[in-house]
Amino acid sequence: MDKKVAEHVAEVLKTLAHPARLEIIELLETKEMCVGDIVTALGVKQAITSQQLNMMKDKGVLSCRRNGTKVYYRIENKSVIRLLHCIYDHCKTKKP
Amino acid sequence: MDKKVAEHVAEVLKTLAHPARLEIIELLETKEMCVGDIVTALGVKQAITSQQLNMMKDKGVLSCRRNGTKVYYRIENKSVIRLLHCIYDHCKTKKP
DNA sequence: TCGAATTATCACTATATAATAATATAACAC
DNA sequence: GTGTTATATTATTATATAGTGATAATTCGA
Repeated sequence: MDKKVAEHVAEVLKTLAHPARLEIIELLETKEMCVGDIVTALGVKQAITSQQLNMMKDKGVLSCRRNGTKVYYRIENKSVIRLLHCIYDHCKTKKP
Repeated sequence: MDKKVAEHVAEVLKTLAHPARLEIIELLETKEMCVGDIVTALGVKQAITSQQLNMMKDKGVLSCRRNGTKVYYRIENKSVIRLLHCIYDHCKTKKP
């Protein structure tokens, strides 16, 4: 693994390495959701949620569409779902 | 995924989310290595390497043994290897 | 016990990330 | 247009992480 690849992989991991962002991705795994519903589901403040959503959009993980006053987010990079499942498996099988 | 799980997963990801740490794990995938050899292989300063190694030991990813003046590090939590392979696959298949 | 080799730690600066509160913007109904 | 709902942005503070240079600690052999 050369430096460039390592930096890229580290970037991807940093994008996911936050509790709220992990929960957002899980919420969006099977459906798109508007910001307000995500805020409610997470119990996290609106500004923070908006910042995290925007951050993940910048990184290409999410995308969004506006419908009236609401903005619906969805997973743009589907392979993060598979990646997260690997990570959950890892965390389950870590101890033994 | 509840908050506790999300926080734990985020912790694991943060532990891996650094280029030098990723390279160290890759180096140690098949063998243990002493600090000096890791420093040489990475081309990263000794102090930084030592700090990263210690950090990953704290998190349970690595362990070490001393032999004379040298300290040999190895992967303690083998499942991170599988996890990293998932991540590499993800990064390869991301674009399409 | 002295010195060399190896690794760890410390104090510090720099930088990045997170969280907060307040405010701004966008879309729409009226 | 005005008011309302929904979302985004900004400025600020707090906190965490990274990197640096110097120094300390450990081990061993002479």
